[in-house]
Amino acid sequence: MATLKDVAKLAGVSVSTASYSINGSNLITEETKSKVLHAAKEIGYRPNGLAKNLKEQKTNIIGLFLSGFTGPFFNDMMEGIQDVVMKMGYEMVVCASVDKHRLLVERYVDGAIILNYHMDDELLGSLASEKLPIVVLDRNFKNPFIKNILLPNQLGSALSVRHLIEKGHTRIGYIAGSEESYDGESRLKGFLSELQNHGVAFLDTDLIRADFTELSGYLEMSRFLNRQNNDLPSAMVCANDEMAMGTARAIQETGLQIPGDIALVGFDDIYVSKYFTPSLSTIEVPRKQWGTLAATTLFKMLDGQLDFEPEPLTVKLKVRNSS
Amino acid sequence: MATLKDVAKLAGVSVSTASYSINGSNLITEETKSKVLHAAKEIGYRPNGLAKNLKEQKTNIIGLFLSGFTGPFFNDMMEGIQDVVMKMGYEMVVCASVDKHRLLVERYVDGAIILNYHMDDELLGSLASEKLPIVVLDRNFKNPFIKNILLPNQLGSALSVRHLIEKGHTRIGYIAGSEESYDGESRLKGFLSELQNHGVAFLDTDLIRADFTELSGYLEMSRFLNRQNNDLPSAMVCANDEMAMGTARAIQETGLQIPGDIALVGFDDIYVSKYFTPSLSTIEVPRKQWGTLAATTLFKMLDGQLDFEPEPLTVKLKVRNSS
DNA sequence: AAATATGTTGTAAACGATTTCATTAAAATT
DNA sequence: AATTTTAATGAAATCGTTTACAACATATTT
Repeated sequence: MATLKDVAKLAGVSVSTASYSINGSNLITEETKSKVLHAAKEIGYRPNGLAKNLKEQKTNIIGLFLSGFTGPFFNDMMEGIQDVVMKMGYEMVVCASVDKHRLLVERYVDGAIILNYHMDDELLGSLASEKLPIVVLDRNFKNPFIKNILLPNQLGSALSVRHLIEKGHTRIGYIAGSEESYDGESRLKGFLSELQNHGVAFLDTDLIRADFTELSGYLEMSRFLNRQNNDLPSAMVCANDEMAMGTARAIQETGLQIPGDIALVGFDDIYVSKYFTPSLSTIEVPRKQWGTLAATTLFKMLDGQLDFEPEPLTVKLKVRNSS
Repeated sequence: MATLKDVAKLAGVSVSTASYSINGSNLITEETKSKVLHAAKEIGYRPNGLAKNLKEQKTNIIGLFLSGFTGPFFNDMMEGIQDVVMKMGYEMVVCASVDKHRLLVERYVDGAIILNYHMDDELLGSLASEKLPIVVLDRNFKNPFIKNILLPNQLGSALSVRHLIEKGHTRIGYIAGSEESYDGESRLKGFLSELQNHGVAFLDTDLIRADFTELSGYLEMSRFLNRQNNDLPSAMVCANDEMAMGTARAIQETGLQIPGDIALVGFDDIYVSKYFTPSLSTIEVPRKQWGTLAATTLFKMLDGQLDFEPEPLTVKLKVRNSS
């Protein structure tokens, strides 16, 4: 592969002159410059980013670290981040890393956005620095060089509860995700405390644990329906739309009607929710804006601004036919 | 940031000894090794990937280059690629690059998988080499260092046509995507030629051009319905599911029934299709397998095997309620 | 005891760029 | 014509690693 040295040799100049020419410095005569540029083109010179960034101690790359790519959730967020990153003249790379997190640890990136439960607080705490600011989207973790951008999960759940109570429901069940999820647990918390605010009792037996997948929602709801016989809540709130869809399937299989017999509210407003039958009432989250906010926050930190609070995100209740 | 030099100094050894120790060479005594390892831990040493890869002339990173992140299509494919890449001990980065394609051009990656119409054949041709093999998913482009993994689009369309003809349809319309899409055009081609195989005539006026989005499908179909008055095909094949959903919306708005008045078949079998009302007949494409095949192909090439044909992918007709 | 083999560590040259500083040539000033 | 100023280029250090090779110490063989 052709290097700058080769270009210089072909153009009959020194390496430094070649470098200056290619980077458009105005120290160099137009004549020399064009000599170099032509030589570069002739041998198909492409700069080596590794060498360049090693020297510059900067990669102009931002990393988005996810735990995986599946889930109907990420794409809008990625777009949001990408928009900002591109506007700032950086590159964005998306990685699904489970153990080594090499690109982050070995300093391939100038900054990182994290939505990855495989990366524990300790790791992030030890990596974050003035030179490597981090934005986390999946936990509450304070550190001078780490900022959180979190969804107002509790508010979201509260909106669902209020809506159902207004509709006259007095016994509301809940399908929770796995306990490790920060978002999941705050959604549950918001649900419970809003019930309390309204003086509505919650039966511990009406709390169903699943793991955020459609299938788990279906299976756990089926078991629940069996177990409870006909002693059922008149509404269920689900920690996400996928489980709501599974839940709906289980309910419909027993011959019960949605929302007639059991009303359903999900969370996330994923793309399918409005096409589902019945269309799903849910909490809309601003996915793309989540991404842009994360990215702008990161760039502020890269700019040396470390002492500020990112503006909060908002969620909205979408009432459809399932409630 | 602590470097190997710092570690060496603290451990009282030379840089090379430190390097060997950290990389677990068996040239070094256990005693020295542990001295170095402790020193490294003490000052929080993390290797610099740039320096390492510069020296090694190899990054162990594979790049997936997309034109963007939206579309319900990519996630499964990314998972497929990621699985393979991880198993091979590499990292995968996903980039949505529109102009500079820096990570590819400046040799951050050892290999690339491309699904990005922003990257033209000339660019890819000039980049691909023994040291940088490329797999393209969105075009037919032959080059010693570039392999294509393409969906059997024509076969897919043919399956739809056969299905509709079996159902007794004799006039079938088509909603095409934009003409720049390789997949799109081969789907159209497959559709037309299968009609011909069965001796079924196609009216040029029954060809609708949209741009793959739900909205474009809706708008163009609405115009079509207006224009044609009641002179309509009894079935439509759509180049993808999203347009099929838009088309369905347009049809239903005029009071016509699906599939009673107009039957509909899509392409892709995206996640929503089975939840849509009516559930959408479509062509299922093996998205995840597409990814794994692309990645295994790439790794074969990285292994120096350049003279082989990747096994073909298969598609399946999924008959649901729209036809 | 001398010669050789073995094991362990250090020296220094890469990798491919950027950039400081020195050098030279040409132009401007005296 | 001698000096100073300015402009253009080159030499060499640097970024943080890896690794071929040299160097040395110790253990083994004669």
